[in-house]
Amino acid sequence: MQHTRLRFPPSPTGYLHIGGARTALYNWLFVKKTGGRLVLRIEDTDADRSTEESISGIIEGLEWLGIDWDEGPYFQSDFSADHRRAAEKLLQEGKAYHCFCTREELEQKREAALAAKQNVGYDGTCRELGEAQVEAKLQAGTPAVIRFKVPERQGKIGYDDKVLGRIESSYNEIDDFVIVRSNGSPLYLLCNVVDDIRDRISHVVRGQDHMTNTMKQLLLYEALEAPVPVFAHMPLTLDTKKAKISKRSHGEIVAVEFYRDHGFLPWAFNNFLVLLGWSPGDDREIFSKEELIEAFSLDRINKSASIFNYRKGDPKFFTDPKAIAINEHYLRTMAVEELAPLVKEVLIDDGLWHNDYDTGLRQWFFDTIDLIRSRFHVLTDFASMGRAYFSDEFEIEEKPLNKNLLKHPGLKQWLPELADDYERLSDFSVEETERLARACAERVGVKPGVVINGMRTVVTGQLAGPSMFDVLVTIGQQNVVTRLRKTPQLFP
RNA sequence: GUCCCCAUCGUCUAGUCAGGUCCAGGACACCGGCCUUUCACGCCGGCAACACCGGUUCAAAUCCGGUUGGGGACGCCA
Repeated sequence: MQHTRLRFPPSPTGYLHIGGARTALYNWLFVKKTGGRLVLRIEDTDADRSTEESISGIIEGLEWLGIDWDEGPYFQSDFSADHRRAAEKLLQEGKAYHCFCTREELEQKREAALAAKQNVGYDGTCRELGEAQVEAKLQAGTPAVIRFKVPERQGKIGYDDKVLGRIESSYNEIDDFVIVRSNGSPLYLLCNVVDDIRDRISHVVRGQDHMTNTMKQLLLYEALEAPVPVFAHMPLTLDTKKAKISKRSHGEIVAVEFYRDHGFLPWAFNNFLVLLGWSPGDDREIFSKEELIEAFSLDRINKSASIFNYRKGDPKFFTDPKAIAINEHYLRTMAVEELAPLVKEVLIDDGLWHNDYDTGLRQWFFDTIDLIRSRFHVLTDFASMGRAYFSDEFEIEEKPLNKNLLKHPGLKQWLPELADDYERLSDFSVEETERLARACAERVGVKPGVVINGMRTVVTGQLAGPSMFDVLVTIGQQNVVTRLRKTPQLFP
């Protein structure tokens, strides 16, 4: 096979959402798999809607995901001369024509057709205009768009889709479509093809919502006498109500940056995304980058749409449970050395970072991460639920406060007493701290759990956590003593 | 209204092309148990699906037809 060349062509009219990210990922995987090249092309021909902010957001999103490209970013607007030249060529060769129908006329016809339950679509009014008529209107300065003239042929046009198989459509089902606006600027259908030809794109991997565009673009490739790339149409991602996910109706929950800001691991998110419409054919679900590239193939992409299982207002899952599960899996199984830099960023953001964690306390930092990570879902949990490990200023949660502390008024005395015992300890170890805690419980006549969980509340502010004595040793003798002595302050 | 695509547990899916090994496998979620000072992790177990109707066949989740359902497109957006 010749070198594969693929492209990711976002339109910069909003943030990078999960549908776009998944498209980018599939393109990227296929490129890596085949040793090809990925082109990033910003399709900014809609000047009214394109923004700088969106461009940088999309690029940041791709960078966060680790989806890199080999060429670009190219900007479609830089190639408008190419697009115009192509349109001119089609006009010259009689493969396109000027259309003088106004927006208003078209809109009226469209609505009338819809109302009468008739077929909507361009009726070809200007298709057969005589040369003289056209010339006259043009001379008079009548605004005109350029429409592609769909060949009058019997039969069907089609292509072999890599995921869907043979796809065909009758020529007469395809309307003459606009390729250049009346203000002279070329439109998507044309630009996209001209750019793909120039960029020598070999495979077009995009959503199934482009299937009708593909039929039209096939005609453009033919008219422009260029080889047709391989097409692969990916299934769409729908919401739980089976509507196409979009920025407009779903907001930040479908934005890639939301997942970055909520403590997702970039690769875990890719791993989740790839499974939305693709599987390796066996039971594997967790892949390293290398494994996924090796396993990926276009023909194992699903045909049917998948649902992004986000349930608004769900108290337990703030996004698709599977996405969280995959993130958790990585969070607790990846090498601590790889996780630590990501935790560091989160701690820095929350003002909890100490430079010692990179030097003298490096091993302590690693051990602490390892100790607490099995209960966490996302990176930001290290700064919230894990706050007491990195700072003396943390909140005592209400539930453990009531259940594990206030319910046992004796703890007001017992815990400071235990603090005294701990302070005298020359060997502040798991074994010794446990021995003294149990002795304390026995002395005052309560179950060890009362003392232990009371201590957990005071020392970590949390209802649950790792083995308490591991926690004590991790947090350190002096801090533990200080925190235990503050116990009375927590009682009303 | 027209055209196109799709259809297996609640969700992501394996199995469909080459029909039998599938009274349908895995994962997430959920439920139960073990572990335990708590909560997790981990481990064990459970619940749960071939949309429907016909046809072909000794045999259909798998092939064919239809029905229903869902999605997409039909823009001087991309």
